[in-house]
Amino acid sequence: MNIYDISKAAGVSIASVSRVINGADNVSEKTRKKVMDIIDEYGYTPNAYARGLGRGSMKTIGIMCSDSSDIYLANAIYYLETDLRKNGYNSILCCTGYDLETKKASFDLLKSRQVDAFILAGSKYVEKDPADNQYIIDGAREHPVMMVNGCIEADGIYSVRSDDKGGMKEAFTQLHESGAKKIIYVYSSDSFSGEQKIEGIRAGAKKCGIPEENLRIVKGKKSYGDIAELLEAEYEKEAFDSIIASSDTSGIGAVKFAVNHKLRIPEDIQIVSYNNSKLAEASTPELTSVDAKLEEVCQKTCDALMKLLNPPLDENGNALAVSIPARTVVKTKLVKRATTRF
Amino acid sequence: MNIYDISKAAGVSIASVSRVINGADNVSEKTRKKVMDIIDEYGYTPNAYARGLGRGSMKTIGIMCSDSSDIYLANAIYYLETDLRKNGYNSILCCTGYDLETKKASFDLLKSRQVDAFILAGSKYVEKDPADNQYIIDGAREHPVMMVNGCIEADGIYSVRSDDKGGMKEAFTQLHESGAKKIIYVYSSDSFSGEQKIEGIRAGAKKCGIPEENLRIVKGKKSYGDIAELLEAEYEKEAFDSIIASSDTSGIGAVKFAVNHKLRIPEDIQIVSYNNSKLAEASTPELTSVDAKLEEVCQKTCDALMKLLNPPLDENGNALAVSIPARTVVKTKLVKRATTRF
DNA sequence: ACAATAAATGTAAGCGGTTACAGAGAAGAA
DNA sequence: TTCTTCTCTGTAACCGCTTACATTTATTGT
Repeated sequence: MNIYDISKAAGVSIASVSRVINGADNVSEKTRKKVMDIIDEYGYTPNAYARGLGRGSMKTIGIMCSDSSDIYLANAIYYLETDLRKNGYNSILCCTGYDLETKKASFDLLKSRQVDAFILAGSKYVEKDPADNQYIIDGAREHPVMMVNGCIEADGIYSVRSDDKGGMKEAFTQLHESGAKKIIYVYSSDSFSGEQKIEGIRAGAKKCGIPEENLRIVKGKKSYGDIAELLEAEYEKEAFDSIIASSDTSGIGAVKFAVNHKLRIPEDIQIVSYNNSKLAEASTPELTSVDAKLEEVCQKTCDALMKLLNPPLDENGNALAVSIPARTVVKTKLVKRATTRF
Repeated sequence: MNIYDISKAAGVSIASVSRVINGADNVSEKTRKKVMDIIDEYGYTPNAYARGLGRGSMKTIGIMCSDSSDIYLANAIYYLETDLRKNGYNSILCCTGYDLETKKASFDLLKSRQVDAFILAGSKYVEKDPADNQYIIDGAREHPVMMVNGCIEADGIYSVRSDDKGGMKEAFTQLHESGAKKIIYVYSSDSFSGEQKIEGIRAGAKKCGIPEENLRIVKGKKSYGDIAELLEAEYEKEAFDSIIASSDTSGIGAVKFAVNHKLRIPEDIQIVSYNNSKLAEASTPELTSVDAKLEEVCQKTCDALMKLLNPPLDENGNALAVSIPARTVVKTKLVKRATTRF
């Protein structure tokens, strides 16, 4: 069932059918009705590829993420997909894993799908070796690239992220003000935002007058159990009275450590985690967590993208140049729950 | 940069370029090299739409799910997407929400994208009113529809799901054998698998010789807090000594109720949840949970789909008819942790 | 009633590939 | 050398749509 079949059945030209399905205003009511009746009768759905070929845009955004089952990314995908669809855009999702070659392959695949833009969700897309980011920089010459919580400096690459540095600084400061003397920071992944968070911890320490050498920053693996064990080992070395975790997942590991160790929360030990995902509330006791404002980040990402992709037109119908900020930083918010005394 | 540009630059015809990029074997080494060199130099990526138009299949599967941020669905999406991509297929994701009209619109959208098949992830796609499933049944006449944890009886619709009934029956039985006298079942969503689970509870009760009227089955909202409150209210009415929850989310609500109420887990109250997602381990204490074997379910879904889409060929190159089971049921496994005495 | 103008419709040329088919060249056989 | 056969390459039609432009039909004013 294609446009020819419909045009034949309706007794009009394919151009008229095209006009009807695209809601053009220069079609007579009679024609529109004839065509719509036939379409309803046969249940015709226009072929999006042919459409895209014909008009040069598929109204499709390519979303890359490392692992859609990660709760943070799962939320991001949901917000992005929903928001884009509201704007008439579809999304193609690629879960790339963490391997550079797979990421590149996915990027190519999305290119072949003629996506109008890329969204790289999560900060895993900034490689330590700048040369490894080249494929993104090259891609950005053809299509806008939006980085959610990542940041690469290049033309056509836009970044919207939460203020991880500020968020961590606030967490540290609050903890310190509530009487914490010995704070340990646990994290589990190196990435762009991972670095920002550490900077935030450092900034907090500085503000609180805590010397660099007294700062304890430890790296563990991703699972609850591993984080709990790591903290156990660290506690053996030297006790601490507060834990800041780089994610809610790590925060839960911290809770498990405290419970195993029979430390009372928050009397003996305070815990602050990051992201304020559903996990923070799932924990018992519920985690005090820095809300990374993911929904807002995603929404601003879409807004900016829509502006880029659908620039306002001048009186002659020419696209006006739009300028959107290369970086947008969204303020975080500390959400107080049961694992802290403040 | 299109196939004409490449053919011009390489000094060959577009047919030769096409052959090279498709790995045809009837191209001379010389030609292949010329073309590949040009492609590498200019970084050409074939337009997938034009390709799909030309050959009638886009090697794309449409995945529908209600809400990708749901931890269960997020995992399903990850497994499906990864598995499909391994088989050379891409996926387009639609988060449809729970509204029938949106679901239909998404289905149409995927049709317009010429997907080779549909995967409906999650059991929300089976409506109570059979007439409302018609759009799926109609769609299945053109393309295979795989339902992950749902089941509609019709040609072209295949279902792979976990044995929710059996899983719940086992949970009930085990709880009963470990001394539970008063078991309450909490759930939070009506759906195909929701019904299966209740049937399982009933079957368990029957097996244990518990009369229908002593069965307590209550429905709550989705959030941890709501489930906890609901249980609180029920406990006021009449105490119970065990909780079975329809999901890990509800299980966490149950834990919160128990902790708030100062009931010791598992001495005073036992809890079994369902899915065995990361949430089960995130809980403190960790939840005993029925593993729904989601990964296996997804993998079997992809396997079946690949068989359907790429049937074996006979000596004349004609597709042989393949028959795959209309329903596949995957056995669940009770994973014992800290919220039960067994 | 008729020209001038506006509105509706149709024609045909792309969009970027695939592929059946024909044609050219090279290699082998007689 | 000439005819066959086989391998490689190119031409052109097609996939299903959009859209600029040409053409037809309807509307308006005088």
